[in-house]
Amino acid sequence: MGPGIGRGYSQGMTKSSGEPEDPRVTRTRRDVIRASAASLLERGWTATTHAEVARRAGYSKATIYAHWPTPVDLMRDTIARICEDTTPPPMGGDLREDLHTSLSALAWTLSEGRYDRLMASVIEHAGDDEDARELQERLYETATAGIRDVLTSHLRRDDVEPCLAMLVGAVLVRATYEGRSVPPGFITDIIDRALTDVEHGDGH
Amino acid sequence: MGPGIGRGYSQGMTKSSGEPEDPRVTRTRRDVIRASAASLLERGWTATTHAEVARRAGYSKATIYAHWPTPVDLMRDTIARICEDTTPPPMGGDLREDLHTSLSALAWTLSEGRYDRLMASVIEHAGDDEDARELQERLYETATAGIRDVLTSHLRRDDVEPCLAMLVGAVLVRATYEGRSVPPGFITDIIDRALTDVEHGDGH
DNA sequence: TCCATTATTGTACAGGAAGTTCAATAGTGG
DNA sequence: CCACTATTGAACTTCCTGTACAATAATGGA
Repeated sequence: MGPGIGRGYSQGMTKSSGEPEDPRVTRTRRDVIRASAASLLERGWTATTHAEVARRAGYSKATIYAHWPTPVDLMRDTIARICEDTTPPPMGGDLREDLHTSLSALAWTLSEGRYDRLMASVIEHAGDDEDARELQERLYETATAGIRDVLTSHLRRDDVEPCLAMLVGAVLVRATYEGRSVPPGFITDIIDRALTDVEHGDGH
Repeated sequence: MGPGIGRGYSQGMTKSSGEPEDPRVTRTRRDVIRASAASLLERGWTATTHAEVARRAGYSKATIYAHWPTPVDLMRDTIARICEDTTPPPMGGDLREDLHTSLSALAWTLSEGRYDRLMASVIEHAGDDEDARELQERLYETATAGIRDVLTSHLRRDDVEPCLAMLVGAVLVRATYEGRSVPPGFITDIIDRALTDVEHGDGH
């Protein structure tokens, strides 16, 4: 079930009407989720326990449990926060250019942003936990949304899926599985290969 | 450090000369690694503890610790075993056909063979553990060796890396990250796209 | 200012798993 | 048959999770 303090403030909640707005709750949630996100990115899901987050955030363990009864509750809000912080880079409208921008952003998010470890954590947990599967989807969606948008607005419908898989996959393999850097030349290369026989001059 | 019973039988060890060959050791190691591999594939690294493996294999916890003092020791042999059991499918020599075969094998290994969860487990641990990084490399190498071989023997040198990343990546994205099935049509599709402007008629 | 309400805290506790130790047992090779 | 060694079961320490509760502190409203 959901959190137990502050009466329902799931991510979709607009603080409309007379929502009780205790500044203690706001402050606590902000501090804790910040600490939890840091821990999740640095050390993975397994290491990010209630106790560890409490230690980092400087709050009592009991407080964390009061807000987020189960690990998944905590992870849900933490990952939501991480996703919100992941802002897509600005697009100019040129297919190749925008693809290069968004794929570079993905590469950065994976290696510097530590999404590689994070995704791995979530995938491991998604094996047992139905809820974790939602989080996996959300993370994947967030990390690749920009690239999908670019492809969708420039390519034929049938070309989007395989091109997306190949481009995202190539970066993923290189950054996460091979643990190598993703130089600009590599990105240019895979874009050229993926777009052969696929482009058609519309735009929008 | 390494195991503590049987005096050094790391994977590279040939049982040459007068190696002490206690059948108890052989039997124990076989049973335990088998159970450990099953647990690792079913439930991931974190759940595959000494205690859990002992339970599964029907041996005492103390025995497991005697053979593999640390979790990494156990995982090293377990993953070695899993890699040995991963046999590449037979190749005929035709580029497209062999690629389809080996990519299908990868897709199967990921979903049915539970390599998706396994790789994720190892990647998560590789963040902290230097030794786990070796295991990650070995697993990735094993899962993709067949595909790399096919590409190497048919493509120009510079084409191998990006093509491999795109093909493996596309399957990986589809099977592991999107959690969808990988139908034959998808594989044919990505092969066609990856090979455009790349083939050149030698072979061997 | 005071008060009722509620979030937070410190502590204490049960439960379980990790990892270690050791004397007793049982299988092995000679 | 014997010396040797792998295996066992059990007890034990330690650590962490998850929960409970009374005491404290901060808040919003009168």
